[in-house]
Amino acid sequence: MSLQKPSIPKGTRDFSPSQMVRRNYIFDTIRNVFQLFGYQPIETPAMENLSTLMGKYGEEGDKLLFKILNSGNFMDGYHDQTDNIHTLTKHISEKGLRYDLTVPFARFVVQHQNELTFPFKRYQIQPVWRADRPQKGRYREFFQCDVDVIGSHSLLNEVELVQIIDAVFSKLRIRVLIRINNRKILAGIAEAIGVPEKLTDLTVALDKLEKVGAEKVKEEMIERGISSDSVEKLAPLLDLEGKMETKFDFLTQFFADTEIGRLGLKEIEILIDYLKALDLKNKFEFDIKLARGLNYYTGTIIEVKALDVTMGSICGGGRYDDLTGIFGLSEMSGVGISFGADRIYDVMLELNIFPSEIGAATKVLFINFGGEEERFCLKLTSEIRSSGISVELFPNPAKVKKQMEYAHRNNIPYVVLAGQDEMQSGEISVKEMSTGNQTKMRVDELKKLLS
RNA sequence: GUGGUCGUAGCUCAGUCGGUUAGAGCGAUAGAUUGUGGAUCUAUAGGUCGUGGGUUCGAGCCCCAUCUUCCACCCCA
Repeated sequence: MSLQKPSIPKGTRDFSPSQMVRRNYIFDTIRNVFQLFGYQPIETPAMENLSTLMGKYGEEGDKLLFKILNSGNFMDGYHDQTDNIHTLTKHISEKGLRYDLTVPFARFVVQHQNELTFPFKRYQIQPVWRADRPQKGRYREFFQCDVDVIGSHSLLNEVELVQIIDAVFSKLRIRVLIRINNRKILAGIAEAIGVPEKLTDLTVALDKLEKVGAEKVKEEMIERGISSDSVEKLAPLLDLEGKMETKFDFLTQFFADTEIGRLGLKEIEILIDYLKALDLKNKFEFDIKLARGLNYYTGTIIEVKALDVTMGSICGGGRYDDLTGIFGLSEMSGVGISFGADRIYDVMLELNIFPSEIGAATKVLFINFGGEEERFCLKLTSEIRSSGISVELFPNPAKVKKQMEYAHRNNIPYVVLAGQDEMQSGEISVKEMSTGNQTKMRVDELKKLLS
C-alpha cells in the first residue's frame, strides 16, 4: 500500500486534550444549567431516515443534508435513464446525517409518545452535520446543545428558556444580546402590507436590514416579487427604533386589520412583561428585524449574539406548533433553543475568558526509581487515590529530569520523590512545582495538603 | 451551490527577475556532577515547498487541475 498523507474531511476537526478540557467546561456548564431547570437528557442516532429529515428545513436545508449511500449494490434495479437527480438520490440513499436536534426530537416524541409525560422537557447535546461551505465559526460537524419543552403552549416556557440563556452566558462570562421576535408578527406584517403569501421572502429580506440598510432591503423585496406599493407600506417599519413601548404602540395601529399580527403582538408583550419582572443579567430586546429562517417556527423566535466579538449567532430557537404533526401527532406545541458549543468555544477563545484553573487533572506525580521503590510507590499511589486524589506513578524508571519534565508539561502541581532515604525515614519528599520548594512529610500530611 | 483567497520544518514566517546545496525564530531531541522541571549554553535532527500535471536548459516562484484554509454571497449554531 502506498503511503498517504493523513487528513480529515473539510470542515471537521480533531480536538486535542487541551481543547477538550475547555470544550467539556462549556458542555458541563450548559448541562448543569439544563438540569437545574429540570430538563432530562436524551440521545438520538447520528443518522436518520431521509424521509424524516427532508422538507423540514426548507429548500436550502435539503441541499445541506449529508446523505448516506445505501450499502450493497445501491444501483440494483435502477433503470431510469432520464438522469433525474432526485429520483437517483431517492434510489441510492435512504439515510442521512442529522441536520439539527429539533427534528429528530420531534420524531422521538411521536415515536415514544406513550412513554412520555407531557409537558416533556428534554435536553440533548450531540453533534450535527451540514454540507455547508466552511468559514470562521461555521463547520460541517458541530455540536448543538438543545433544550426543548413540548406539550405546553404556555409562554412561561419561553420565559424559562430566556432564563436559561441568561444563566448559561452569565456562567461562561460572555456578554450577550438576546433578541426576540415572533413569527406571527412577521406574518402580520406580510398581511398588513397585502402579501401574506410572501412571508418567507419578506423575512429573508428583512433579516438583512442591519447588514445592508433599508434601501437594499427594499430592492431585494421588489426582486423577490413584492410590489413596490407593499414595500412602501413597510417603510415606516424599517425605521422603527427605540423603546419597546414605542414599537408596541406603532404595531398596534399597524396591525389594525390583521388578526395574526395582533396575536403575535399580544404574545410578545406578555413575554417581555414577564422578562422585565426578572432580574436578568443580560440585555434582551424585541426586534422585528429578527427573522430566523427555519421553516417550522410559528411563534416566538429567539437569537443570541455575543456583544464583544464578531460571530454569527451562538444560540437560537423558537416555538413550533406543529412539528410533530407530519409524523402523525398533532396538538403538540413545542418551544426550544440550541446553543452552538463550537461557536461559544471560538468566542471564549477570542476573548480569552476561559478560566485558568480548569484542566489540571492529576494533582501529584510519583517519580519512578524502579525496583523496590517502584513497589513502594505503587502502594502509596493506590492509597492516595482511594481518598479521591488524582495521582500518577511514572510508568518506567526514566531519568528524573525526564519525569520532572513530564510533570511540568502536564501541569501537575506536585511531584513526590520516594527513594531509599524516604522509604527508610517514612517521610516522602514533596516538591511544589510552581515554587520549586521541596519538603519532607508523611503520606497523611500529603493527603491533607491535596484534599 | 456562486465568486475570491491561502498553503514553504511540529508552530510562526522569510525566500530577490525563474538560476547552484530552500533559511530564521520558537519548539523538539541529546548533553552541560547518574535524585530534580522552567532560565542559560552546546550539539543534533527535522522539508517530495499541499497534491498531480504542464511550460522551461532550469520551477518554491509561471500556467492548468485538484485538495485544504480563510472571506463574501446563500444560509445558519
